[in-house]
Amino acid sequence: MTNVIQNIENQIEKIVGEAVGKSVAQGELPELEIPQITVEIPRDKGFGDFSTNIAMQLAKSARKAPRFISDVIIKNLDLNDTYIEKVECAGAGFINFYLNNNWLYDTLKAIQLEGQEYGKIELGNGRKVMVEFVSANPTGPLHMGNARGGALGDCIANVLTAAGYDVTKEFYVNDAGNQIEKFGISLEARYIQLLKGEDAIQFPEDGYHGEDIINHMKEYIAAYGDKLLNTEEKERRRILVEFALPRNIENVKSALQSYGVNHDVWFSEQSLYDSGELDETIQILRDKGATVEKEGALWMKGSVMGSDKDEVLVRNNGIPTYFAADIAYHRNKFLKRNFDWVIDLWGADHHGHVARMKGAMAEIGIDPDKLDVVLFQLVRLYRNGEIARMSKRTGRTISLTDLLEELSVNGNDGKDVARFFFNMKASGSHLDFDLDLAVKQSNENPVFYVQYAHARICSMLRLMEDEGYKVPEVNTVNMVLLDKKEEIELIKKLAEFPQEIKISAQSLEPSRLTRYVLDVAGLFHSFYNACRVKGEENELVKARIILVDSTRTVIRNVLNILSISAPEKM
RNA sequence: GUGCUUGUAGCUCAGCUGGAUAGAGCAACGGACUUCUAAUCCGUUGGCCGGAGGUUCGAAUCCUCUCAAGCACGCCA
Repeated sequence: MTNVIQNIENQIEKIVGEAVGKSVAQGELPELEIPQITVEIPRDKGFGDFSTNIAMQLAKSARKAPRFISDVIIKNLDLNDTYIEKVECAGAGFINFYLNNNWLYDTLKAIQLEGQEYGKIELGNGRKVMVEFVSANPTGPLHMGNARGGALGDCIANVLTAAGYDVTKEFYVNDAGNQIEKFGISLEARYIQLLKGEDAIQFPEDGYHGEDIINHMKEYIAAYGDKLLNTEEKERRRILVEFALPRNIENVKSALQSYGVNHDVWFSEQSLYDSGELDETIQILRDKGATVEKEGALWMKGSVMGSDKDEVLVRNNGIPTYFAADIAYHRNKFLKRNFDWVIDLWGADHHGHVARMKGAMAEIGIDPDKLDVVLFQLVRLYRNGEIARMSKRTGRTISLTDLLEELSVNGNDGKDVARFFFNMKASGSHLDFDLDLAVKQSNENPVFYVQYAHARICSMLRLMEDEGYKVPEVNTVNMVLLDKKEEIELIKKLAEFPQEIKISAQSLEPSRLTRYVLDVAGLFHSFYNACRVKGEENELVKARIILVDSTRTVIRNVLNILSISAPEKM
């Protein structure tokens, strides 16, 4: 809950604002409007610990040179009760603040005090948010796109939880509509083929070709034999779907579970039909005049979606489209279940759907800004330098389960590697997943780098415990002894953690956290090579144990958010 | 054709919502294990930020144009 950096930035904003006010009052600066004061950590350490560009922003309205303005502000700064030791005007007019190390020592105290709570912030204030992700068609196993969406969505949800939101993870089960129809036809074809031979029926070109369909039917036949051969077609398909669908959903659930993904709610598309919400929603759109009837179908007017094309809501055979169901679904999310904010994760190939969805939402009276759609680029799987097919329909797909199995070599947890890899890059960037490399166990594999740092720390602390050193009560420790370059750099990085959570939550980019934890691990390894703990003078040992233990806490907290294990031994 | 996304080091990517001399990992090269885990560390080399204009104190970042790649434009989901 402590966010030292945020506190300092707020403090600097405040004293700078006051200094500007004072300068104006004393006639040193003309009357002016004070813009939002931004405080940031300069990239270059030579420019201090914090800096602000306020003087440049004021230059125009004050009609003075930026450096003159900075000098006036600096002169009027009240530095009492701050960590600030030195203030300088630099460059084009930046005001750079140099702090004494107490803010870093306070950071360590906060980490020791808060433990696994350290890093959490109150950005969300308990706001109710839904993250809907994966939502794969339950017509077959999960593919690489689902794998990326799963890792991304789960981590976004975890980040938002850490940022103080009340998060619900939801899976939308597409158990109605066209693809279920197709699922039934595919099952039926395999059923007949298994009993009467390959040539007995033509397998539909656009059916689901996966082997899992055949396996379902083998199991069905083993249990119930050929009694459906003479059953009426529609009824036969219904029975087969009823048999296979729950099994598929179970498979999806267990695959996700072994991936560390656990949805809170599995929401059935069929339930929108059953409850009448779908009809209700369509009626509302009709009443609003957002629809038009033509060619025997009901269309949503393109004009309400900012498009010149109309979209079908109800087909001429009377069956509503996926789009119609999705509108009803979002109405349910916001109006029936009162979510303040909804985040959908879709593959980038669905981007055309975003504007339509938001247009429809506005039409039924929901603020479209309450919906954020995270589009992630699809994954390309490489094996032996060649693109591996990932289409579910070719039957040669590599499923999530296959992936996890393949990555679980030499005692590694495939889940850890996969989740880390999928979250290393921003969601919008294309992801080439090189199976050969991911399976390889080497220093190219960043997840090991981080886990190794954690295991190394645990090993050190075990050893120190054997020597009679436990992690000391933080207030009994002389922190000032931590003043080596490597120590300071590491603590600064640990101090950034709450801000990293904040930015990850705001940008919906957990990839920031994988990079962050890599930085922490790197700085720790540097510290390890530059400074010793064991064998140093007693007071220094205690201080460094605090630092090492705090580093462990931060690494573990980040890995928790990513749902990646933090091994104590490697 | 229209729309969305992406172009940054040899490769894979960052760049914190417009800041100071554009960063990291890998690769390449050179070093460091009698000492808490060498799955580690230290150092060197490497850039027309796709290109051209514009906006301003200041642009990889914003605008326009342009080139290239991916995706979407169905009574599929």
